[in-house]
Amino acid sequence: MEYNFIEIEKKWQDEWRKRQTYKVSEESNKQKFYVLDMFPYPSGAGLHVGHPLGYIASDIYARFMRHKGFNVLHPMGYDSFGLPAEQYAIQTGQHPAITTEKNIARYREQLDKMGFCYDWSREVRTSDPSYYKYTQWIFSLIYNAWFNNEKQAAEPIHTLVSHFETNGNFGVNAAIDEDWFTKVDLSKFFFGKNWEGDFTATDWKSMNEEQQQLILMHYRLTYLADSMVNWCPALGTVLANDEVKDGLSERGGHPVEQKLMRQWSMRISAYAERLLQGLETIDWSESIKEVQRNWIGRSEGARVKFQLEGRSEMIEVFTTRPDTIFGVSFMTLAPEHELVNSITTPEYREAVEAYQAAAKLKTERDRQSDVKNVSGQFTGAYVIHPFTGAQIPVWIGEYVLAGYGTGAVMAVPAGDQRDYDFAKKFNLPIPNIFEGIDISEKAESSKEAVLCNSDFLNGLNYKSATPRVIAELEKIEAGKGKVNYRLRDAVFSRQRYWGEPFPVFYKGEIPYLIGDEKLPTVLPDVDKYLPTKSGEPPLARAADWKFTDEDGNSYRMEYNTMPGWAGSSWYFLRYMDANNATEFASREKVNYWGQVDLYMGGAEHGTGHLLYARFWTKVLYDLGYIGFDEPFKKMINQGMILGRSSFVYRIKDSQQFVSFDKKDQYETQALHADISLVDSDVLDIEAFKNWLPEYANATFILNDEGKYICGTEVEKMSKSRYNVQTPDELVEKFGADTLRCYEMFLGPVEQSKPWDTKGINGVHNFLRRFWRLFHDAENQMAVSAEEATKAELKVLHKTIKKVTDDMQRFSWNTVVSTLMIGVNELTDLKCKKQSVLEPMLVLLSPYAPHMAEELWAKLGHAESITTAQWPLFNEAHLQDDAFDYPVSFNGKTRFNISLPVDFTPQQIEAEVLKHELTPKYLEGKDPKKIIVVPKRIVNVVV
RNA sequence: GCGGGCGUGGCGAAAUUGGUAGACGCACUAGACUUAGGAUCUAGCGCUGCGAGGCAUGGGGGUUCGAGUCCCUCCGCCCGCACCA
Repeated sequence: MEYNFIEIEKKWQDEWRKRQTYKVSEESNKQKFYVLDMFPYPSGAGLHVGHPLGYIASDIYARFMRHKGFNVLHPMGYDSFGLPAEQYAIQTGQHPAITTEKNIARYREQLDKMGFCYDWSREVRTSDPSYYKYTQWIFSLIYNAWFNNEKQAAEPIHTLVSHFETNGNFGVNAAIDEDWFTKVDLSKFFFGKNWEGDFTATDWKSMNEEQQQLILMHYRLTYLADSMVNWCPALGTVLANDEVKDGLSERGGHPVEQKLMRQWSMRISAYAERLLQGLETIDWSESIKEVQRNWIGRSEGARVKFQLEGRSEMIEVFTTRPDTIFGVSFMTLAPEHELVNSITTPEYREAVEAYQAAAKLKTERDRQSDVKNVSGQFTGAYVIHPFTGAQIPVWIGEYVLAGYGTGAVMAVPAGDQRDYDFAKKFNLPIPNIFEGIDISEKAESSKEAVLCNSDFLNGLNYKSATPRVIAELEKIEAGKGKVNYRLRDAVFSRQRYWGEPFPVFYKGEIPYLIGDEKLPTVLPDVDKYLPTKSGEPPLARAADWKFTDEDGNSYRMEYNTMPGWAGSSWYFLRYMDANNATEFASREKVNYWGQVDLYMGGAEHGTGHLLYARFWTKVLYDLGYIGFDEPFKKMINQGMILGRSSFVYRIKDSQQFVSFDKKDQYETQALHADISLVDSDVLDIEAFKNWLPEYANATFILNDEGKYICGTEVEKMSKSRYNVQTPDELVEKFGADTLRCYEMFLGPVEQSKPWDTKGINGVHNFLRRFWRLFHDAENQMAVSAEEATKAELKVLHKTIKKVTDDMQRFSWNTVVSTLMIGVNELTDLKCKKQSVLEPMLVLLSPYAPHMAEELWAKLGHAESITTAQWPLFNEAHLQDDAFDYPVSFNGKTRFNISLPVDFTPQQIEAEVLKHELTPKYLEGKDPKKIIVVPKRIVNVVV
């Protein structure tokens, strides 16, 4: 065997481990570069061929940058808290830590086999107490912070407290719920006053500890509050908005309902604007930025207050079209709106309550699928138009969402299709407020339309009317300009076992932090991983789990755990100083490594991990712990590798299987066949019979060639479809180097594509040919010190240029092609010269590190090839004495003329004209202009 | 509905700033060497034409000496968001 990849790969993996080849230190005068993969959740199934796609690409890039002379941080770890290990624990009683440990060992083994250059001394595991100690520490930090809208930044809570002590809360512009004061019971305090949340320094100082804490809770960046949450009964836990898709849980697809629960939340909404603006400063794909922009959902408009007729309260609405205010003919509230009950008149009470009850019964999913159906109910109440004083009926309707804006809309049927449909259905007036526009069929939503019947706005359009109407509203104190965001605060509690415990205990109802010096708060053991009988989270089963203070008093702990995204929101910082036992990471090291320069991972985390990590980074930045406020400078999202499933066709109610090409003659049922039983779509019949007991007696109708042909389909890889390709078998058959090259060769990394091993032979051949370049027919090294010829240097430098360019523009796939061309050409030239082959080897080494390392050693180098410099491109070698200039004449006929390369355009022109002026090409035509363009194409214009 | 991306041989794909479209690989065809071939080597391989040539990058139009690339329009596919007021 000539290229013995099995031996070579094992040898070098051992060597690398022994020599600690990939260990990096921040004590370096080189420039840093940080290449990061999204760390995996170590599931029981192990890696499939899709996983390594991104890992290979980033590994190649890390190796490339190392050759380019950078000090490269390229770490790996595990997002090891999570649901599957816990579900497994519930079924088997095995502690999730054991399952996790086992899975990690398997992942590590697979990762090692791929020859990745991770610095494993920096490994992190989110479930390790030495790691989650700092997850808890960051939680405490966020808890002890508030968001100053004035500065658009988080500040330590003590700055707020000292403000309260001197000025009360006057002049504080904090991110806080507008109606927060309605949720704090300070009635005995502000007895007799119509309290709207203001308090003086004197008020503050006379409050007791509990009352102060209750108020502070509303300002904190992470807070405990009763909020409407996504409750998933099947999983027994609440979920964040991004974990719910179409009203079903993202994991498992279980129904999710809305429930009012006392939960920890993260005030990410405070950062809406900065999360939006920050996108402009980072190099991410447009599509994923768009996902985040949508999720943040910024819209400009106004809040307008409408006085309720005969009552003291106002109803506040949010609108993006305050300019259409003269077209308001009714108002609609969400069925859950808090004023509905109090404003409904007795005669409508029954109908309103029935409507509310019906709406409540519907799941989120039903409500979404019922979008086309217009429904609503009049409440009997009226509000007064702030400008015209007209009486406006107040309705409730499902199309208004409680969670967006104020949960109430001013309905302008002329300008909004939903309001229009509602008005039509319930026979409400549709006043026209647009000049010369017919609204008898549908609403006019264009922002260009000119307003009429609108008093002082007549003749204006959206752009000119909006500032005007906002000014008027402010003048009469009926409203103000307002930017609204769709982004909601993120629920931070989970009723699960396998997650970070909160560093929190309770005195009565008031939560207190466990001091930083007492962290980590270690996850206690429990007898079962299920909720208690009374419905408390699993941690409540730990009977002795209590907080005890200096005086020996013990207190109840927080029984919820943190969500999966807690640990992953800051892990990229921990890698910088993974073994620090006193800080989350030292400031010097964070300063040295800085932002992640290249982040590689799936695009599916757009509204989850990637948003939360950006959020936490900004908080840490605001509070002065790190020096940057965007974590990931550049990101590339690798596509998914899809599986190619094979199908057999069973004739209905029989044990007879028919070949794909004859299946249309029968009534058949398609069944997945394990892809290991199929080769080039031909089924191994004996193996199939032995595969599952139910097929032992199967009979087959073969095609005319006597073969059983399977059908195929491209699907996501999964166990149940029997189409999972693990890297292991391919590594065994072709070697890791081949697999690395092949996965890159498949196409652009960003693209999703079906896994197809057909082409792997071609790539394997390429590596064998590369190997053969260095050897003679007897497989002996045959590299000479002879001087390279011009032709050989030309091939080399052409390859250096293209590979370097392609690496720099993250075009992993074209690099392989370029190397193939180089090898083919050098083979044709029978080039076996060290001065050519050695630089070629360095170009190959990021893709096929094992082979490169082996040949590098055979060339007599004692140091690892990772220390080799990236070859320098020398333009001079690409230049010829003469160049064939393609000439196009009249845009049609093309021919070449040979000219010295250093000819100026003028000389070229003269020469071309000389050639052109032959009767053959120039009968009756006069060339007027010569254009010489970069690739030395000469156009003769006549 | 709104937003983003994409459309090139039998297949995966190249073409980086508008400059010889289809590099490289797979599959296929023919030949050589072979007891054999899922090994290796040689040649061919967009369509059309005996040929010189002509036609080709989803369809139509435009800008340009020159368009896969830029502009307009239509068609198709993928992804994200969605009674968000």
